[in-house]
Amino acid sequence: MELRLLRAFRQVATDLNYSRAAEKLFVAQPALSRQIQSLEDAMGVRLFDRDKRTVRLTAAGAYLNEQLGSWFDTLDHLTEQAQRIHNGDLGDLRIGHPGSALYSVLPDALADFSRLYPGVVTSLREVNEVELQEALLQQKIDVGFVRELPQDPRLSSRMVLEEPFSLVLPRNHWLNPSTFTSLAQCHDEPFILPALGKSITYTRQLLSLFATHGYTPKARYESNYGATILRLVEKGLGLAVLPISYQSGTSLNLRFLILPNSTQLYLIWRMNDPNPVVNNFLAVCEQVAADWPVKPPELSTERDRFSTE
Amino acid sequence: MELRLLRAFRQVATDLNYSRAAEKLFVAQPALSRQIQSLEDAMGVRLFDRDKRTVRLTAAGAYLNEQLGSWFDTLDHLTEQAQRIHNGDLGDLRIGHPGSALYSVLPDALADFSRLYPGVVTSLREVNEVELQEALLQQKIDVGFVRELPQDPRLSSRMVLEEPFSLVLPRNHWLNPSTFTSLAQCHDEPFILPALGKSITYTRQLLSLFATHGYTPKARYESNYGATILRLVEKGLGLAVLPISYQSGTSLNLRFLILPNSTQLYLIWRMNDPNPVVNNFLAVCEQVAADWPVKPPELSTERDRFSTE
DNA sequence: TGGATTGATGCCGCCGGGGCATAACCAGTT
DNA sequence: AACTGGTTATGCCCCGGCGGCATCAATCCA
Repeated sequence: MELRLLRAFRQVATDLNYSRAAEKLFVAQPALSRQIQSLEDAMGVRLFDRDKRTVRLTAAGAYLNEQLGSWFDTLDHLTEQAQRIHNGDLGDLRIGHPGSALYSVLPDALADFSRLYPGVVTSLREVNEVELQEALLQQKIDVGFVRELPQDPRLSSRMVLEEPFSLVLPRNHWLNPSTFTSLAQCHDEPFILPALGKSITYTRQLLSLFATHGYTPKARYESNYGATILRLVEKGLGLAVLPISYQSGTSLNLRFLILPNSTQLYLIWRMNDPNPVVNNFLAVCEQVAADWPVKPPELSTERDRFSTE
Repeated sequence: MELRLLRAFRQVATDLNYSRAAEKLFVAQPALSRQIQSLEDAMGVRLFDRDKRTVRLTAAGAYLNEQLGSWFDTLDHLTEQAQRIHNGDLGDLRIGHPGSALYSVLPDALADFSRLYPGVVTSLREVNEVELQEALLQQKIDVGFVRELPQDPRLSSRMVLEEPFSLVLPRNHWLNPSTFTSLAQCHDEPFILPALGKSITYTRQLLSLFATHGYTPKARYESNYGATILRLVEKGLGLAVLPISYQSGTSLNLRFLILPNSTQLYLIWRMNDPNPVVNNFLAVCEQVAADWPVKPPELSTERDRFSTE
């Protein structure tokens, strides 16, 4: 049983005339005759009543003709859907991200992506930076945002965003845009630091900020969750150094002071992931990152000035 | 796109190993490789991720694999159904019949038929004898019961039942089993006769009964519907001559007196009807007719004697 | 009755699909 | 490191199934 025969059957069933059906099928009439014969033979069912002159469907043939219509339609539908999945227009995408990503490119990327690929259902999962790489390798997420370059050779990465660090402090703190000059002024201030471990690049980046001013900060609390850190700072429990993107979206009584050093946000994914949705998401992120304000300091100081008024 | 390729795809998708899948498909491994390649080419979709060592489904391939299962199942279902229709196990049958058939073989035939072919939906239609042949030719019914041999060459027929005529009269009529000898006694009685027209065989059969006794009956009323005739006889409006099968099922104040002449019940249908259900119904009717009491008179007189008590 | 049109059949050529051998590659194992 | 067993892909060749051509048998129409 082959589709060739079923298609031939349908054409004959609609035309009820071998010669004309043969034309439309681009074969000669004898070939069509034999196709129908072999189909009837394969199914064990007589499909046409033909007496040298007229062709008409048998009851079984009529039934088959009706049913085959939708059957072929579903095949077409299947191939279409498969093509959509192949192109990444359809599918699933699980994104792991630290909380900080929600304040930078992630919302814009999500907006663009869902507009370009409305058939993709994306699920967000807030993952601690240290767990994210593991979750990726365990197939629990498909892409992730991290501030840490992955070491694992099974992962690929791309830098999405480079932004300055900022010193975060309560609004009523004695340091403010007019009095602030450098981090050296915070030598005696307590800090809230990430709990990532000293081996992580991000931690080392952070600590080197202080090292250039000749001291290591006093850590009063540790946390890897930005929202938590901001809350602690707001309550006056210490200062923090965070990427500037945390500033947007917080209407708290906080002040962000730009620091000269910067940090990176990376997008990471499994190398050669067969899911085409991943590539599409990467492309969208790249686009969004390219459109992102190239020199965040200007815009950030604008915002800072505005929030100071 | 051919089913060959899709079947090959499914096998590879389940085994995730070309060599083993090729064995099960009874082809060599290179052939299978090319089948998958040409399928991917035809669909424009990469279905497997294969790197010389391992084979795994892409997202599109996984989707296709899931969906194709039920798709192939529906094809199997379609062929099965078509075969059932071909065998006449499934389908429709429209039976036309005069009222009298409901008192003879038809109920038994229906019972046997619906037991043997539970998938066939049969619809009954009570049709006047004169209209029945026309209804058959107009495709309004598929088989019919008549007491009249059809002349049309497009129709086939078979005798189902031969049974005696009977004289039908009210219970209180002066004629009864002990006084009745022959139809000659009814020379002056009014009769209710069929309105079929003189050219019809059945009418001529009926009239010849009287002709052998040297007279033509006085027709007071005419009707082609058995139930009507019986009602008129019951009310004393005249006598009637009907096939004996009308006796069963009537609990009226009627008496049936067997006559020496007999009439036939025929089954008619369109010659070479492609609907296999028709043939099956014909076979069942033949069987029922064969089992029918060969000499109805004995049984009928039994019944008559019983009803006389 | 002869021409036209229908589907079926005999015959033959061809090319697409399959088999064989082999390549290229990879993961353990010795 | 070299070997070994196993993976899929590729080159080459051959064969059988499928289609085309010519024809037949039957039917319809003029």
